[in-house]
Amino acid sequence: MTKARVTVIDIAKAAGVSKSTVSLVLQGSSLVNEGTRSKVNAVMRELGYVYNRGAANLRQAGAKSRIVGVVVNDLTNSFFAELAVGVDMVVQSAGFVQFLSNTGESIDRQREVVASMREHGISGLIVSPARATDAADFKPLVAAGIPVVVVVRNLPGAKVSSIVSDNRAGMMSAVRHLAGLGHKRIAFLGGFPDTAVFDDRLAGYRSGVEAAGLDYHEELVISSAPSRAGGVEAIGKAIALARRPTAAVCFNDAVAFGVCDGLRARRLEPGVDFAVVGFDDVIEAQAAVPALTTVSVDPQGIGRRGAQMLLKQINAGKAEAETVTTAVRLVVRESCGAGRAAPARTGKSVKSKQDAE
Amino acid sequence: MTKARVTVIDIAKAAGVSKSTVSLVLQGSSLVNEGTRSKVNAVMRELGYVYNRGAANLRQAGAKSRIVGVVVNDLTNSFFAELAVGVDMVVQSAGFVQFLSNTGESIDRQREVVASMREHGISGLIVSPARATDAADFKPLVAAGIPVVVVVRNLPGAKVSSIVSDNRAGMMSAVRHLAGLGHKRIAFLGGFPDTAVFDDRLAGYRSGVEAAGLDYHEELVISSAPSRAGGVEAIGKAIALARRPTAAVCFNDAVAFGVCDGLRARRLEPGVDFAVVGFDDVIEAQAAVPALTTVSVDPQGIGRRGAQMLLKQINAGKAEAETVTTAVRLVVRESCGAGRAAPARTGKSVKSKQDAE
DNA sequence: TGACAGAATTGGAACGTTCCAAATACTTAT
DNA sequence: ATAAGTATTTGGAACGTTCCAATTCTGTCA
Repeated sequence: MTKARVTVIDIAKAAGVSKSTVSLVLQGSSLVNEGTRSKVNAVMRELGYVYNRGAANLRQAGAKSRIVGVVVNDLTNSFFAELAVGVDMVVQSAGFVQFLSNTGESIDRQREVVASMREHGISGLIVSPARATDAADFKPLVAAGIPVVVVVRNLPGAKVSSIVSDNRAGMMSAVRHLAGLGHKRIAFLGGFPDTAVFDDRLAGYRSGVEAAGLDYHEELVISSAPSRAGGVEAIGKAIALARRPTAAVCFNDAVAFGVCDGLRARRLEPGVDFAVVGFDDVIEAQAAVPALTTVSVDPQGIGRRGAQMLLKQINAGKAEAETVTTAVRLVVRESCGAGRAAPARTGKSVKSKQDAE
Repeated sequence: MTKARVTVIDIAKAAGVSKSTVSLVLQGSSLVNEGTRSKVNAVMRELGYVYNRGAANLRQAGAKSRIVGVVVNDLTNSFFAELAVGVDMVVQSAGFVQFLSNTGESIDRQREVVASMREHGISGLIVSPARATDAADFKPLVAAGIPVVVVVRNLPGAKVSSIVSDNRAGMMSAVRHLAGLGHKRIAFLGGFPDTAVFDDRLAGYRSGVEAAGLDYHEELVISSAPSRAGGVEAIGKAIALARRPTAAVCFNDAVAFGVCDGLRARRLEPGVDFAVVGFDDVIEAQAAVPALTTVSVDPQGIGRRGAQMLLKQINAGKAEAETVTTAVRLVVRESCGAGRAAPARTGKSVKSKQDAE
């Protein structure tokens, strides 16, 4: 086992050519003679050469490290794991590798990992920002010409590309569906008001309510942590209302599950005594009892699109900030009570590819 | 916005010192005068200097890139997502970054990403190998002095460190528990037979069956994809058996969930009409309905331990191959029917000090 | 004042690649 | 056989850092 690294010079020597030629071979240049090429390749294989991207990258002055950074706020949430997988797919097949880090919603950690990634010379960054991330945090990156794509949560004020799902339309269709089932008082439960996503979903709720010819009541909007526990809390307050709602759209699926828990604790059966609709369509949604009616947003698709967008910008060399919102669709299952109240409308619950494997 | 990179030389010039001094500051050397240090630091901040690890790494001839590679076979499985988070935690706080890739069980892809990581100069690798990985695939890495830690699935024959959970003991305790509840025909469902993990779990099942004084029947072992869909398929076959089983231990939680789905599709209630036990204790296990009785393995803990092991080897410079198997414990919930059938026996899961950390 | 010891600083020379301009090797047409 | 091409090959000179040996700066002591 030779301890020393095999370099391009070693190859050159062994193959009886110059290092420049070897370099040409490495880059698949058409300038080099077929015979030479194969000889060099043979020698490389024989000596167990491994390319040193660091060195190459140094010479090529930035731009093409073939590394993209991926930063997510909660990898244990399967939503984001899926997203990372989507990114990895396209990034990998484009010959890049992904640097993935998890911030766990900590802005400090986010700052650290982004800095670290920068030191390593990433050629682009995909990030689902931690809560309360300052848009200015990514300023230096774009100033340095490193494309940034923000996903899932947008960052108002930052001049970067972003992909978010159509929160507004999603919420609207959820409300429309419930109204169509005859519900008059529909609550909006869960979520922290200090996020852009919350604003969008709330706006969608409001539009939906008004479009259905109902009145928008402030008291029916009850925020809470976007978690199962938060859902329990929110439904508690909703039930305590003088004029209690008969249905609710929830900030996300976690909240929706909590709402179901809370209902059962009060001897109310979700989907029967009270209609519940979630948002995200996490994997558990279809297996839960009752199966959750929810707005489906394909995280892996977002990952793929984000990666494509990023690669495009990397290749273009110029970062044209563009914003796309991906379509979502309501998946009607049981928790909204559609099954019994209005059998018609049931829209084909989607076949889930996730379980296919 | 200067387009050109700010280098150590620019800093030197601006601070009126030599590049060597700047380098010293960068490394926190005690040789440099306090005044100089702070001036240099100030200038660095002012000019927006970013350290170029590639260049540094080039000079420092290998060894210390501060990158660890993490390769998992299925990131969409929250088990592995958790594992990656565990790795990230310790790796990050040690000042490393993680290169994470997903192979999706493809050996080719695995080969690609490992090669790519090597080119990027990782200083160590943590891998949960894709099915049917050849132990020889990692030979070149260790020959080059790059520590490798294999997790979750072991790689017989490879001279690398590994961390696996105690699959045998886990399955045994699951079977013992079911037998204690009075079950006589217990099936083993799911998993691909060509993996070491499968062998271990099956061996544990067999030992458990025999230890309980029951007979081992080949027909009760039904393999399938280790996924939810696979579980549905497997329980279908099990139910079709002439002498149908009354309980099943499953290859993993995904299979177990599938088994529950399949049962319900046949109007059987898991935990009531049929006992189901999983393996892994993924996050969803406790929230599911019915809550899944399963063997808990703490993937995040494995990730952390694996990372620690790797860092130790990286720092030691020498890769002493060691193997540890982490303890597991049965978590009794609802899906096994323990609640009603035989409240007694509920076993005292093995307290594992190893997981204490 | 000179010598001496630290303390602090500094100019190259690497590291392994790519790029450039220039050199050499072949063809083909004259 | 020679000029003009075309196809290949090739020595440096970068890239941004760290390391080494050597230098300059302090102060102290005789």
